[in-house]
Amino acid sequence: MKKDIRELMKKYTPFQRAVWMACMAIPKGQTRSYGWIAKRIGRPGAARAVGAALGKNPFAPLVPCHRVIRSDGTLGGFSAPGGLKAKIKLLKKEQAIRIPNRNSEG
DNA sequence: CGTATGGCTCCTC
DNA sequence: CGAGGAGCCATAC
Repeated sequence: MKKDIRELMKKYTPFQRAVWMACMAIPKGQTRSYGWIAKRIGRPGAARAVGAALGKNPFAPLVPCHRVIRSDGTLGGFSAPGGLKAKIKLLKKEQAIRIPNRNSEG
């Protein structure tokens, strides 16, 4: 139930809300780039802010922050418990996408 | 409250 | 291909 999310969001900044909203707006089986969200929320220059917000994302399972990747199509980074491995595995397990892992081992 | 620093990045030269 | 800067937000002191 998304209503709970909003209850939590209320404790955070409107910017994060926009970021998470955009993340949740990501269609399953697909991926978006930080710039994509940044642009979507109206900040086509706050790509980092988007990542920072996702990093603080308290809605780990609620917000598919793992579906967010670089604009190149690479993963980039992941501060969540598990690191890139978690992000990679998640995507591979959820959609088995192809990821040119340039950070993690083969 | 104000100042200073860092970040799951993106773009340009 | 490699290196540097930009613009935005959140956090700490």
